Amino acid sequence: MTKSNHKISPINSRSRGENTREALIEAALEIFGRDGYQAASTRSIADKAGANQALINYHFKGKEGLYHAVFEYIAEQMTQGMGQIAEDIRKSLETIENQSKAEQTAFAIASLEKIISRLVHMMNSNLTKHWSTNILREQQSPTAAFDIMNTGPMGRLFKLCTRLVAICKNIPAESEQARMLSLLIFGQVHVLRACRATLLSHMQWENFGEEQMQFAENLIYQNLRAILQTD
Amino acid sequence: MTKSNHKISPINSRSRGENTREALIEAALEIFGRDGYQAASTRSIADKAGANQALINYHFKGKEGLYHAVFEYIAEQMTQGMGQIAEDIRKSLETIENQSKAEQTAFAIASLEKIISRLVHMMNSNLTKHWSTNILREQQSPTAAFDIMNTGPMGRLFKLCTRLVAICKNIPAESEQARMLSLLIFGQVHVLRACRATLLSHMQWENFGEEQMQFAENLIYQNLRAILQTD
DNA sequence: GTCTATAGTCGGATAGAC
DNA sequence: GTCTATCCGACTATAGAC
Repeated sequence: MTKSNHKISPINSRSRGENTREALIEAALEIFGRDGYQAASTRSIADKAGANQALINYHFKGKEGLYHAVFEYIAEQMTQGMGQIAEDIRKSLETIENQSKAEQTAFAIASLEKIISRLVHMMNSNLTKHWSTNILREQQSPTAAFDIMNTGPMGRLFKLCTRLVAICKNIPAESEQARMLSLLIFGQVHVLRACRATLLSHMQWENFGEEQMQFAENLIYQNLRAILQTD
Repeated sequence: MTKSNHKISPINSRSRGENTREALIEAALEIFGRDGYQAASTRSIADKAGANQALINYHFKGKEGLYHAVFEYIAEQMTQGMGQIAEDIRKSLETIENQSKAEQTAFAIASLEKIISRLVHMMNSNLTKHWSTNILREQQSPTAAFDIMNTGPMGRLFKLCTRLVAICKNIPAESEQARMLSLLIFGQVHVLRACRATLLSHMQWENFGEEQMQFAENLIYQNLRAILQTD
């Protein structure tokens, strides 16, 4: 089979260039995640993508451009990963405004559980395996790449959680208490991914699969109810 | 002042070599933490330490040896940082065995609060500023360096917390529930350091100083009591 | 758009004088 | 123990053919 520079048939919605571009981004996501920005070599990324090293400069203007493209990709996937969940909750919030406090609280807790469940699964799926390391690195010393996510889906999700927490605790959604509480709740989910080595060692687990995830999730639900119950 | 290879006077407890060694470790802690293992150059480490680059090979057999020395240093400092707190709690645990459940629970919660307070402050002090990034990196893909801490002070502290949690919840200290709960509680402390960029952005804070620390700490205490109360 | 080849830079390690 | 000087490998980016 000989190589050709002709455009592929219109049956394929994507041009050859777009395929290469995406292959490079997915390879970069993995290699940047595994090795860090500096340790990752454009050679190894191109190899994994099955593309030529020089194409990184052609498509992304350089290593840094590719790095930013990776975070735009993550932000996109993050939005898709949360699916309709966040949107549905936002809509429902408007319709339950004139319900009783107890009903609103019940809805808020159920919504938080849905978000937590999705987060736990997202943060441990194979698809997102390499997000965490990339994001964690940016948390420590944020570059322009961090803003791409933070002003995007991540920030919006945090605002939503804060509103839900505020409903349960009967405090304003703008209060520092509501904000910090949503962060602390997220911390319980976050530790499962960020401290994976400690988790496995401390729990004496071989891996963190569906069963282990469910176990952790249920305990987080219990904690959530304990923390948010108004008394 | 001319350089000399003679041993310095016995009034100084340390030889010239030991001073160089420690300067290199402290510089390496910072540079490895900031740049990651690979991105950190032995040249920049030597520069910051005010030492010659070739001395890294002389003292540590190479870059990797220096990296391991850094984690031994962290483990040492970690033990010192917890001070007598952990030891005191372990001792007291033996003497309160025949007290009432309520008294034991009160002691366990007070102890956990002491540990949490110390952890929050340790994880945010200038002295330990560079630990986190080094440790977080090892959590994602553990090398031999991770074992140095995990089998040391970190593992012991987790076991202690698990015992305290088990007392409150009236469950065996070997149960997965007690282990996971102590991990989830730690997650609330951990998120304050590991998600620093998100924390600042979400809270709309400029920095995370003593005042902010106290605010977060108090909320963690409240959550702790809510989570561990037996009903 | 994709390729090969290479220029230019930097980092880890070592040899050997002091 | 500490220094200078240097070797050699690996990396990013670019030039230019196809």
